[in-house]
Amino acid sequence: MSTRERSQMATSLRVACMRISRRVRFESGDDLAPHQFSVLLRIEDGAQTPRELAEIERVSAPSMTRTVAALVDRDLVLRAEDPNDGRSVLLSLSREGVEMLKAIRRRREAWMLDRIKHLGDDELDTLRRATQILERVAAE
Amino acid sequence: MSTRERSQMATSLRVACMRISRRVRFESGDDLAPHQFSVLLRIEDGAQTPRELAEIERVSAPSMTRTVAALVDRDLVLRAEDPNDGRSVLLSLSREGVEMLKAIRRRREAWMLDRIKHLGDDELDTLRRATQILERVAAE
DNA sequence: TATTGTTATACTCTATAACTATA
DNA sequence: TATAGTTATAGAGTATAACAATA
Repeated sequence: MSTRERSQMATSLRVACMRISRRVRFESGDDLAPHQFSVLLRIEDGAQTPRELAEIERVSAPSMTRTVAALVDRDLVLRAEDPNDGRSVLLSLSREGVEMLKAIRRRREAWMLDRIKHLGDDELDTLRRATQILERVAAE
Repeated sequence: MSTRERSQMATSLRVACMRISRRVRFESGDDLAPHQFSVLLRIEDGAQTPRELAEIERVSAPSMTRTVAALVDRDLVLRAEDPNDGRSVLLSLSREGVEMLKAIRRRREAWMLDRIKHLGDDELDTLRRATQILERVAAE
């Protein structure tokens, strides 16, 4: 494949990914703001303290204090004192938080499934192989 | 392909697209906020009035007033009175606005090209065909 | 002293309500 | 009256600076 073709492909692929991503977000009817969803995912993924979350999400400590407070207010996240360090708080998902993540994922999956359900096996196979490549590319 | 497989594919593909999209935005070093970039694209695409832009972007009229004002302040967008309707203003991209869009696209393309440059022809071909499918899917 | 987290304050983007000017 | 756009004001999100409590 020529350099010119690669370049065009890079743009088309990028634009297609961004369109899909945008529509998933807009049309799945999430009832959680993007930054809140993201923090919930981080906690699910093992992050425990506001400090950690602020670093991962690259926001300031006071911003994370607010975001976490909002999630605790909505009973999606639990706060506990750290028995080993009186300065720290330990965060975890509540049952409601786990359910919220499940519900959002369910809606997003449904949206995407609806888009690909009428494709033929050939096209699905192409998408499957492309997905594996994209996963590698995005992880680098 | 079974329903179960399709469902898993839908999720993997969605997540891969969102990751790519997120990294493109974060790592291309845009010097324009996302909502400003989006409005610039809409004007390039033919939108002329704040009213139109507010509807397309689904924000309130006052919000669009501010966004447009910021773009005009930065000399990226030109305002003109509508000769046929004294209430309206007509917006267009300035030369700087056109350049800004070009620069952002150039950086985003470079980022994506950098990710796919080491792939083999087989993989690139898979991505090319997947891109065509995704474009159709995203357009529906 | 260094670190964790919060409070104080300010700036930006969002919204709704009220206003001006024009159709 | 209805429409295009702005201004006024308030509610979230962001930030930095200053503070408390603990290590």
